[in-house]
Amino acid sequence: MDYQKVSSLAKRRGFFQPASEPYGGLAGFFDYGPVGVKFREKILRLWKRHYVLGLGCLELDGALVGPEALFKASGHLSEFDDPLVECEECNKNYRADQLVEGGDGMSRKEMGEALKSMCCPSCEGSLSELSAFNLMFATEVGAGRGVKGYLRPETAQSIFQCFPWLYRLNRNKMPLAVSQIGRSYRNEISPRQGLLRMREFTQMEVEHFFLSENEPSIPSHLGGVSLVLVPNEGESLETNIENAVKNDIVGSSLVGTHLAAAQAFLLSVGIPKESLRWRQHRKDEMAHYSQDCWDGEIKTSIGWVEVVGVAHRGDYDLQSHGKSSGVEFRVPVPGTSKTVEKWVLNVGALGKEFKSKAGDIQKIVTDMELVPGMEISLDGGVISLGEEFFKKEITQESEMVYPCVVEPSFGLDRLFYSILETAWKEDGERQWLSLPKMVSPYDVLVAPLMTKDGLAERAKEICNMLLENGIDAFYDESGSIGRRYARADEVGIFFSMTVDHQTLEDGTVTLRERDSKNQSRVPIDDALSKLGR
RNA sequence: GCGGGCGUGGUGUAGCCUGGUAUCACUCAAGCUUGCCAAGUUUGUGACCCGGGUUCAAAUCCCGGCGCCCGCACCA
Repeated sequence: MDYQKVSSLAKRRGFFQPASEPYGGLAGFFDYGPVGVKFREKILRLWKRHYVLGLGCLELDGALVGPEALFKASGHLSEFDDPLVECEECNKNYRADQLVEGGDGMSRKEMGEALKSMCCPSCEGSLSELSAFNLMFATEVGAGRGVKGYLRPETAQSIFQCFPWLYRLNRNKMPLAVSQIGRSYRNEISPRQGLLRMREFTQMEVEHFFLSENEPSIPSHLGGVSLVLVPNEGESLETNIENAVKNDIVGSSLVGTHLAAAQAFLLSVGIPKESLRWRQHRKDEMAHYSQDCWDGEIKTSIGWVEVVGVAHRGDYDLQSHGKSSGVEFRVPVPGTSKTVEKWVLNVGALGKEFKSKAGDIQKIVTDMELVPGMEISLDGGVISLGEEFFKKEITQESEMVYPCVVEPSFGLDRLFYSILETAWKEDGERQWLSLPKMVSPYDVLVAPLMTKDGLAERAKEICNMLLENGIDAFYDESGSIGRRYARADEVGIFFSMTVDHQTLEDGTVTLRERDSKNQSRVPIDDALSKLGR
C-alpha cells in the first residue's frame, strides 16, 4: 500500500488525520482517532512486554518541559541551532558552518564576516544574511519575568537527568535499564510524509546503563537472532548477532543485544523480516552524543524508513549532566573499594589552643594536604601543627566512573505507519490489514447475523460479557454480515464472532479468522479463552 | 525556507480554461428485504481549504495565508 492509500484509510477508518483539521491542519501534527488509539495501545502493550517485562526495565514518565540549563548540558541548545545562509540567485540553502572553512568553531559574528567575501558555490550568486533556526520549541514558564523553557527534543534527557534518582531506586546496582514512552518535540523545517516526520512524536525508548569494564554479554536466547546488517564500511551481510559481535562488525555486545531484541519486537508486531535491515551510521551522520549507531529500517513504498535507532552514547550524557549540575552522576566501580586512611583536623584541639585564630587556620589549610607536623604561615610567623591537632579517619573509597549507555529508541508513529503499509493485503475485491493478533486494534467483532428474533439483544449481552472479561470487543449490527466482516477486516480485527439462531439454542457462536476466513462453531466459553492475548 | 504542481461531502472524483452555488461512484444513517463474506431497494445526512480583491454574480479570475504532493535544502 502506498502513502496516499494509508492516509485515506487512516481518515476513513479512524486511525489518524491531520491535527486541527477544521482549521486547515498544522504541518507536522496529527490526531489519532478511535481505532488509532486502540492500535497504538496494542503496540505499546507489546513493547512493554518485551522491554519492561522481558528486560526488566524500570519505567519513567518524565516531564515534557525542561529548563534551559538542562538542554544546554545535553548539547541540544547549541547542536540544534544551525546557522543558515541562502543563495539570493538560485535559492539554495547552505549550512554556514559547513560553507566557511573552519566554521565549526567560529562565533556567529566571525562567520558572518567570513561569508561576506563568499558567493554561492553552485551558481556564484550572492548570499543572504545569516539566519539561525533552533529545532527546539521554546516556551515561557511562569508569569511575568518567566523562565525560559523548552519542550524536550528527545525523551532520553528525561531519563538522563533522573539518573541519580533511578540509580538509587535500583538500589545502587548496575547495569540499570530504564524505559520511557512519551512525546518529544522538534520544530522541523519542513515536516513531510505524514507520520514519518512529525513535529510532535512519540518515542519508546530504553536507556541501558552499564559500566564499560562490565558490559553485559548477549543473552543466550538472543544470540542466534539473524539480522541483515549494512555496516558503514564493507558489504552488507546476514548473520546472527553473536557472530556479528565476535567478528567486530558490531562493536559492542550490548548494542548487539539491543539490535536482536529490537528485531524480535519488530517481527512480533508484524513487520516482515525481508523488509527489515540494520544500517550503521556513517561517522558524519552521527548525532553529537553518539559513538556508534545502527538504524532499524523498514522498506516501504517511499523507501527505507528508520523506525528505531540503536545508539551507543558512551558516557556523554551523564558526564555533561554531572558536570553541569554539580550533582554526582558517577557510580563506584565494583571491586575497587579500598580502605583509605587520612588525617583530618581535630577542630576541638585547634580551638582550645588557638582560640579565635582557629577559624583562620581552618581556612588556610582548606586546599592543603593534611599531615601532622605541617607548617603554615599565620600572622607573619610560621607555626607547626603537631599530631595533637589531627585525627586519623578511616574510610572506604571506590573509583568513580560515569556509566555508559546504549539506547534503543523507537519512533512509535513511524512504526505505526510502517505496520499499516506492510500489513495491507489485497485479493481482488477484498482488502484487509493482516495484523498479528497481538496488535489488532480490537480483539473481536461481535455481530448478530441479523437483528431480528432477539439475536441483536443476545449479541449485545455477549459483547458486554466479553468487555467485562477484558476482551476488546467491537459490536456491529449494521449492514449485511459480509459488509461487517469487510469493515472489520479493514481495521485488522483478528476474529469475528457471529451470533445466530443456534446461539440461542445451544450457546455456541461462530468464530471467523480474518486472514483465512475460516469459521468454526464453538461454545462461548471456548471462544472467550481463544480471544485473550 | 525556495521552485513546481495541487486543494470540491467521510473516501475517490467531474466541473475551473470559456464566472450564474456542483457530477458520479463508494461510504455512512434510517426503513424494507435477504440471512455467513462489501447483494438488492427506498429515503436521508453530508463538500467547493481560509481570508481579501475584481464582478450584478466567484468552486471557477487575481492576491495573501494555511495545508498536501514532488524536487532542492534540512533530518540531532
